[in-house]
Formats: sequence, C-alpha cells, structure tokens
Amino acid sequence: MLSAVKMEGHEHPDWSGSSYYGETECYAAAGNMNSGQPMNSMSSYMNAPGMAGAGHMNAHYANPVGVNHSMMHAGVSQSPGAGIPGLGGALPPSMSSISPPPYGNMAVMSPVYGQACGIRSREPKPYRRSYTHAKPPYSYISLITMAIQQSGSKMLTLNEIYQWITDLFPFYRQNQQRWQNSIRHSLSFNDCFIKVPRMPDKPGKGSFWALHPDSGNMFENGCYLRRQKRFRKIPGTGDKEAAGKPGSEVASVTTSSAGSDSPHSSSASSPPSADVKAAGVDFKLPRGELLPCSPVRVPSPLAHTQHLFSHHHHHHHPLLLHEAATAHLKPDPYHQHPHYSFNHPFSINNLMSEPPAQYGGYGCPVSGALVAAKSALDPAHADNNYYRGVYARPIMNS
DNA sequence: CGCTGTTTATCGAAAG
DNA sequence: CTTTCGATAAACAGCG
Repeated sequence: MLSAVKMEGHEHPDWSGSSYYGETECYAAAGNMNSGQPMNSMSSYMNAPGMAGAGHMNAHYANPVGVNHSMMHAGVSQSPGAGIPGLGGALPPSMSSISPPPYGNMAVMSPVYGQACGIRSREPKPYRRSYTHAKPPYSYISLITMAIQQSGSKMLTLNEIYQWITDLFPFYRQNQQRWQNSIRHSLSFNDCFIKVPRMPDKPGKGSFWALHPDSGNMFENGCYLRRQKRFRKIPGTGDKEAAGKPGSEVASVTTSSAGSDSPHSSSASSPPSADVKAAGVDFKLPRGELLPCSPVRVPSPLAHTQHLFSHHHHHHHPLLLHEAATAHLKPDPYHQHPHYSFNHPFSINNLMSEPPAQYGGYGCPVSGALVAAKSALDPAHADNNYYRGVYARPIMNS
C-alpha cells in the first residue's frame, strides 16, 4: 500500500549531506543521546561533591542534564544522592571522565559530538557547518514542553511553538516543513499535550496547547531525548477504548511514578476511551503505564512536584483537570504560587532561575534559550540578540 | 487554499 | 531479541 511512503524518509541530504539525522544530530550525540545520561551522572557527581557550580553548568546545551538538575533543585534540592536515582542510568566511565570544568561541556559538545555520531560518517565534509545548526539534543516533545513551560500562560498555539523553536534553535530554521509536521504530530499524538480551545478574545487560528497536568516529570530521568514512557493509548484498532493494559504489571510503579499519567484512577468517571473533554479542554487520558523502566526510581526529586498537579489521586475528574488546566492558563506569567508555578522538570522557570551559564556557542541553549525566549516575549528585549550572540558567533574561529 | 489537527505507517535507536 | 519511543512522511478532515 504505502509503497511510496518510506521513500525519502531519511534520505535528505539537506545540508551537510548527512543522510539521516544521525549525523546531523550529532549534537549531543544522537548515537549517544545518552550522553545526556552520562552527563547526568556526571552532574550528580559534581553535585554530590558540593559542586554548587554544577547547578549552572547544567544549563548547557549538550546536557539536558542541566535541566534535569534544575529540576532537582525544584524538587528535592539536592541530596547528594538524590540526583543519582533520577538518572536511573548508568554512566559510562569514559563519559564521566569528560566531565571537566564548566567548559568541559563545551568540550564535550564541541566537535566531539560530531564525531561521536559521526561514526558512520561517510561524509568527508571538511568542516561541518557551524554547530549552530546542529540539531539540539532535545526531542520534539521536550522542545514543545519547554516552549509551553516558558510561556507565561503555560500554553501556546502551534504557531507560537514553532516560533519559539525557530527563534532559539537555528537548526530548525531549515526544513521547517519537516519538523513542523513532526511537532504537529507530537502534539496530537502524545497525550501529555492537551489542546485548549483558544479564547474567543484571542485572535488567530488553532487552539492552544498546554501540558497535561500530570505529565509532570516526563523527563525525570534527565534524558530529553527519550522518556521512559509516553502516555499512549493503545495502538489499538479502532477501539479507542483500549485499554486494557492494566499497566499494572508494568507499572510496578516505583514510588511516585506518576508522572506519566494517571495510572490508576481511571476508575469511574474516566471513560475508557481516550479523550475527556473538560470544559473545553481535551484531555487524552493515557492508559496508565507507569515507568516500567526505572528500576530504582526512588522518590524522584520531582515527586512532590508531581503531586502538585496530580492532586493526590482523585484528579482525573474532568473538572479537576479543568481546574488544573485553567490554573496554568491564568495569564499571570511569573507570579503564581511560588511552588505551584509549574515545577515541571523542565520548568523553564527553574531553568531560568539559573543565572549565568551562558557560555558561548552551544554552551547554554536552554537557559540561554529561555532567556532569549523571554526576551522575545518581553518587549523590553525586543531584540533577542542575546541568543543571537550566543548562536551567531562563529564558535569555531579556526 | 492554507493552516491546524489527527491518524497511520515505517524506520532507527534505545531500553529491557 | 522484543518493546517502546521518537522522527518523519503523508493522507486526510475541519475550519477560517
């Protein structure tokens, strides 16, 4: 049937002749997206030692860890070991060795990643385009989440999401059609995103997209390229009901688990089906699958964060959901409750709170990005040259 | 018509 | 090796 389908899927020598993103992605190392993890671990190490500095370095691009780290702050401040659990991962010694100073990150991200993934590089390209165009080490889901998070209202229209991404990551100024389609797909496909009908007073088309209140720590493992589990309805056939998967087995739930969705409470009101319309908000109730993976997943740092949203257990009620949702929808950007203000792992807020960490180049996409984003939003900074500076500069002066 | 959303399918890669 | 996740393509429905 779809004979045509697969065609060019990966054969787009868009730029740099990399056939498939493997190479382009090199950034954080597609191949070792885990790089995130190793680094995490690294950070955790640092953290342990009391490397306060770690807090900042995390803001680096190459390591989403930063984010993770921040989130830790949000959640559990920092117990020496706290971070570790969240990582749930392993850390290649080799990697850890990389973990030098703050700049170490750069080192890591520098040509390195290119190499890392460039393994199969069949491209003789003498020099790769500037890294400014490297694919950020974030999945679309992460990006969307970050975008939404950084918005004051905690919700954005599709177009705004596009904007945020393109503004921050030069990489996405190319092949827009391609990734935007992916973004759209992600929004619709992933239950962690909910569609909020746009307010009548707001012009423009399309609805607003927000995060499902329970999507809390989708990336608590610190890996922004891949979540442990995504909320997904069964691939089922037309039977949206799906359900079935008790998930329980999988869900052994480790502790909080949670993040993902509401695991159990499907009970009563929630129809087996997928979406629940809460006051106009579409909630796609996920089939509760909890983090199967995280073996250890101790009380995740965000644990409490989660319950912030998932009001204990009873949420799930459309209304409650609605409440939660609307809560974010409130226009009040920065001032919300100190805690309540979305402590997502991503919590850009957290990220933002991070002061500096803006080393040049790819050093700090995130925080830098956020700042940029912020400035973009903020009339005061109409000029987001900040980030421009960061990205625009020819990192490789050589 | 173009943008927004949804949905299906496929492939690669990571995780277990 | 099998699942699951993520990226990408693409067909298609709605809407302004």
